[in-house]
Amino acid sequence: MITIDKMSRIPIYEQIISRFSNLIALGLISPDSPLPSVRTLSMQLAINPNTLQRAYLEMERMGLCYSVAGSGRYVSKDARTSLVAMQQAELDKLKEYCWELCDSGIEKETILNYIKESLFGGQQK
Amino acid sequence: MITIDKMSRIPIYEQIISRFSNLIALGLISPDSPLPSVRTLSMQLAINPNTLQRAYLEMERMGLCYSVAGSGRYVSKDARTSLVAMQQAELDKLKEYCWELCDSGIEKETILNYIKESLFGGQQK
Amino acid sequence: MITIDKMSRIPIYEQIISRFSNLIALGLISPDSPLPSVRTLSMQLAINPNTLQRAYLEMERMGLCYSVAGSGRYVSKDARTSLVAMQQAELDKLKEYCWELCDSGIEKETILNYIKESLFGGQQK
Amino acid sequence: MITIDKMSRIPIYEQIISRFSNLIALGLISPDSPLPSVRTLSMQLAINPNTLQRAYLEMERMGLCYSVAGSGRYVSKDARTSLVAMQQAELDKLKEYCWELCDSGIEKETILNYIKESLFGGQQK
DNA sequence: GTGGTCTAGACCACC
DNA sequence: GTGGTCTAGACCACG
Repeated sequence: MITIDKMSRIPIYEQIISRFSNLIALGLISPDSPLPSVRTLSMQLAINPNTLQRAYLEMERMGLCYSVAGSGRYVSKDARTSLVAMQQAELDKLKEYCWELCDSGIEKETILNYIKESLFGGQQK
Repeated sequence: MITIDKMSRIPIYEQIISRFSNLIALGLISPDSPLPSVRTLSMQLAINPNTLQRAYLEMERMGLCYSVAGSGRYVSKDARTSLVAMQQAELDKLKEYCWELCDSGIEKETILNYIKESLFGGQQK
Repeated sequence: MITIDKMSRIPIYEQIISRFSNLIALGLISPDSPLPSVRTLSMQLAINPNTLQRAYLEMERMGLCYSVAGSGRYVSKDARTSLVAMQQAELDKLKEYCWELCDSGIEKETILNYIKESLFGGQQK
Repeated sequence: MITIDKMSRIPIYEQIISRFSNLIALGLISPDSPLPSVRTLSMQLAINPNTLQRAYLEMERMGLCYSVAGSGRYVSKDARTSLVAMQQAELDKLKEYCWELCDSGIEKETILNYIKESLFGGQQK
């Protein structure tokens, strides 16, 4: 269901958050459906339960899920709504990054064309 | 000449390298012109000399500058050439980032249009 | 007759006790009238029978109800009397909470006025 | 500077957050002044560094402080502003609690008078 | 020295 | 079984 890269420089808990965010954004996990328990998933991923717990806590803070003591953890009803706002924030970061490249002397057209080719392989209008 | 943001999550030494790279790329520092000494600049920026030293060493490794014993540190003749290769690396990072956004469920067109508007204010075809 | 919020951070068995206490305090359940059986109510609320059992046992311990083997569980004659003492305990908790707010730097007058307005809508002296 | 109660049912990390919030709210810690390091304070309080780390992370999330890698952790400039908003939330919780007491059959006047006496010892207008 | 992350394993309350 | 909290100790990057 989920895979992580332990060698990555990106913290494991962030990878987990990212993976679940994707699954939710793509509709592969429905609202109110249960998330894997801390114990089982941490064993599956071969990571420490605390690391997963941290990821889940962060996801709760983001409004992506909620926990019911003694029962389990479930996807929030408005998880996708929360993700939309976060995606906008991501786009803003991308915008910032583009401007930094401009400042470092790369032409705007160069940047735009490069992105266009990257995303569409050059065959788009 | 240079400013840094100590509160940023980006390491100070990376910020310094980035600032000097920009100055060089934009032609605001000429080849063979001297860089501020570790001692004076570290005092100006109120940072640890070791941090600045690390930045300068990294810049030497990148081919952006060279040091002359007993004299000082100077911008390399081919510094701008070196920067071109680095800019390509930056573009690759941008590409990576765009793909991450795609994975998280944002439409390619949305990304491209957002960047286009950001860079050109919407007045470009 | 009774509703609970499984998402609440308040334990379910405490919610149940609280709901029944209210019903008794307001006179909506008379002394010696029967309480729903563990089996039926736990099914209605879709909770674990153990959880409801725990709530009932706690209520017996508080003197709110008593169980008759083979018959069922009934509201105590002096349930309302028992509740008066418990209400005092609640008031003490409220008092504690007010003092905490004071400690965190909120003015006493601010607290009192806020409560006054909340309870009486401002139309009381 | 700070004391905690290990026997309390309130989590240690919440106690720490509460203590620092008070110090900031009362102006006993100025903006941009450094907080004790994780290592030193955790030793002073005889708690695990991770527990304190968690408290500090939470405080960062609240906007009460910020961390500078390799340097230390400092009180935010607008920490007191952040606290004001949080205090309002606390007052709202108090209001909720008062209404619950009403629902359980306690008279509004009883509640108000009790709070008044608690806060002012009864000698206030 | 600092903060950030992770592991390993424990105890508790709740269901 | 579940989540919530805590301890003990490790490694890393940064300054």
